[in-house]
Amino acid sequence: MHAFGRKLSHGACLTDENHVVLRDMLGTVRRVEAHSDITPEGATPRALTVILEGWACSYRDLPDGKRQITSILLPGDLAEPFGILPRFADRSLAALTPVTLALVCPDAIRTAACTYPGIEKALWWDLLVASAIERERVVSLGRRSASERLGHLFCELQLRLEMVGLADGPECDLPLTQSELADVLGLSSVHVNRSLQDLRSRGLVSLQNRRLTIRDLDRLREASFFDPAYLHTEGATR
Amino acid sequence: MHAFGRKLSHGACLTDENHVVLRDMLGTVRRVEAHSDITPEGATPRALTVILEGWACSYRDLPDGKRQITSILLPGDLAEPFGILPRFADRSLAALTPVTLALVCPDAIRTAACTYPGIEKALWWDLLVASAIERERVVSLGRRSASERLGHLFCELQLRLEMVGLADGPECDLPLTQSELADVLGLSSVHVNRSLQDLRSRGLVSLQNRRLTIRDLDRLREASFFDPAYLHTEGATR
DNA sequence: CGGTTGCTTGAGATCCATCAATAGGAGTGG
DNA sequence: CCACTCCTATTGATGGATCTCAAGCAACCG
Repeated sequence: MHAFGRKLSHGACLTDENHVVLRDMLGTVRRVEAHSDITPEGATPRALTVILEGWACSYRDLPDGKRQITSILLPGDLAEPFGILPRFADRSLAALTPVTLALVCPDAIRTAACTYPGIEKALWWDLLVASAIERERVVSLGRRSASERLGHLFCELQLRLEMVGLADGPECDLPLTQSELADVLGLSSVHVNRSLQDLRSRGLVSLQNRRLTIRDLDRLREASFFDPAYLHTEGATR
Repeated sequence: MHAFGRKLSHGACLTDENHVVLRDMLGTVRRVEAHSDITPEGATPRALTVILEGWACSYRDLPDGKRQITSILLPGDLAEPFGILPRFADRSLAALTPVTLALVCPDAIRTAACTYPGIEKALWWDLLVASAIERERVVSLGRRSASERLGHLFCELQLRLEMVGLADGPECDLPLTQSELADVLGLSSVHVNRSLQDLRSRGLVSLQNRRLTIRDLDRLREASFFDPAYLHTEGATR
């Protein structure tokens, strides 16, 4: 099964027919190289984007050269709300690794939603989760220390990957450089490095070769004020 | 006309009939005192909330006593996405001033959306704007200095108020205390005070008696990296 | 009036950014 | 297999932005 269906099945009980409809909905499939732009800011979007494989992100470049990554997109994620297309993109979309994505026509998705209540419910659930993740990012950036932000992000990514079958228990891929992590967390890359050493030295995580291992999930969650409830799943891996 | 209809009319061309439908959709109307909770975190929501008058906010209290306001709600704003109710509230809702709000049943709103394409389009537009505002907050918290954050917030609020007819040109109400501003911007109230003095001393704004006056809109927008495009309107007041 | 709340100011501490240098891999071409 | 380059990770030193603590002041209110 593709990641999109797997993700949505957390939000509603989907029948086999639902899954077929979801698969058939996907339009053009594109492959994008690592570190290349998918949609530039200001472009007029023609379709919705679903990530099928690989990691992507949406970000904003600021006039003074800084950059803020506003969301990390994993397999199964929709890059924007499913209802309508914005008149122009107010953020850029880029691949962090090689990415496979599908373009979906909003009309197709809305038709499917109107026809199959399970699909509609799942899509709305997905939208609520995406907005909860973004809200949680606001809380992190506003009120959490560097180490807490980093730990919280690790917890979030591990759980999101687990939801689409891409985590191996407490272990998962984490293909971001420290400088990219910095752009997610609103920090400098130097300070990400030091925060990471802090988490490592406390025995909470290890990270090498683009692979994250959470050594003590309970303590990491506690230290980072991570409450899995906001992702509206069961919190998995205990 | 009530603020909800006025706000939505920026997102689509609404007929008189549409406006009547929107008005009739509003269910129970409640009045809430300033500084009291509307919905506590964790509660099971029974209906969507529309702000009709006054200022409200959604926020998260953290275990260490800190607080982060995740969004400011003005007249006409929906407190959550219109499609479905979440299983539980993952943030609290509070009144910042005396507030009049209406509860709306999601079924009523969805029926209206299915029947009237203009209403559907307007509701989706509203959702896109809300998510753009939240994304912009992430950018502010992650990458902008204290004075920039404050100036950016002033620009945002002035423009949002203007959209619902509540700004008097470059002047508008701003009923938040400095400590509440701090909780929006991820700063301490002391530093909000100093940043405000910075903006004042540069002749950009004045703020007294809960009233904000933007003295030089162009320069404030430039100094705060504020680009009105993300609100998907015409940028108003030039 | 006295109490409360919000604003303002000063001083010192802390967190994090910046700058700069070094070290470790991965790939590349010879 | 070696020399070279590039990119990322790491470390140290310094400075700046912001926080915390603490005190004083003004406005409002019963």
